[in-house]
Amino acid sequence: MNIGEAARASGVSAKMIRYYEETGLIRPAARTAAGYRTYGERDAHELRFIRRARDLGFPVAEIAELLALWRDRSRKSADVKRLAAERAAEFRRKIAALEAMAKTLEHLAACCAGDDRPDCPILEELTGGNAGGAAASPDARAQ
Amino acid sequence: MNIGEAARASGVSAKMIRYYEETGLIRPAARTAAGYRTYGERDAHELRFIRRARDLGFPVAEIAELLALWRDRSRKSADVKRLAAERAAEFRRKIAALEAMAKTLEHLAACCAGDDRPDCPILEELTGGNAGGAAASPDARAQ
DNA sequence: CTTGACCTTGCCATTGTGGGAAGCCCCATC
DNA sequence: GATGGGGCTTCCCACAATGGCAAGGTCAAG
Repeated sequence: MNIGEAARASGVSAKMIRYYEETGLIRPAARTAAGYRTYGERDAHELRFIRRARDLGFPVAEIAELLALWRDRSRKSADVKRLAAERAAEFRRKIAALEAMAKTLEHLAACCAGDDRPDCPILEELTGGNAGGAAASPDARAQ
Repeated sequence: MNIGEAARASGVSAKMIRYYEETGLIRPAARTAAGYRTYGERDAHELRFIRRARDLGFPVAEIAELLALWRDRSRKSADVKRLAAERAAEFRRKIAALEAMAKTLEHLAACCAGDDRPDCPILEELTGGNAGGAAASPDARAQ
């Protein structure tokens, strides 16, 4: 399998496959005489695994842990469970922060006349007041 | 006010103040003969505004819009309201995606025995199955 | 043999933030 | 007046993860 085929088979872009190789997430692929990377079914499988884990929001660093556990036939399921639970908890925290921000913004939007006049409670809040009490903590900025 | 004082007064780090200046979000500060940036109360105010908007999750590009509206005495409150509503809607979308991911992970964790044995439904799901039907769309990766 | 699709590497950009180095400046204290 | 510490300046590097582009080599079909 070429890198392009592996990309189509796994849903990971060729660019990302090279990146994952470069950063050590996956092992360097075998090469043809001409220098082309070649992949087998097992590699495609691993890439698909990575893709799914990314879709579930695992950061690459954690996927490395998951991959190690995956490769280790004698792993303890508890280790995997812990990672999944931690990730889920982190999502819950993020969700709560985003929820607070959304509520604040919706509150501000609701208070705003939304007409042609210049007075706008949104800007007034932003200017100096406490932003609705729902403003997130300093490090909770999303995006 | 020095840049350090302005930073303390606004909650925006000196580093970020320079960055905002460099990228045109704020106007270049006046300088002393020695090249030190100086800030007035108005500048600190503006920085505080930026800080709050960041805390509410506005990307910098949008803060530029908000700032322009803020500076414009004849703005229409509707314009501001629209921005707030759009941002809130975006948060709602993000929340939904994260919610789906959290649910999937919690489901997987719940199915996992979490003991010393190697069989783990989490890894099996990641390997090939449909990841719980709650997996987010390709571009919904958080973080 | 040509052509087009594919591969290679390498560099740049993104977003927002932090870290650090090298060098200059200001103020207080001795 | 000298000296020291802390603050300021600029510039470069780094992160995470991804996309894009360019120059050049390669493969396979016509």
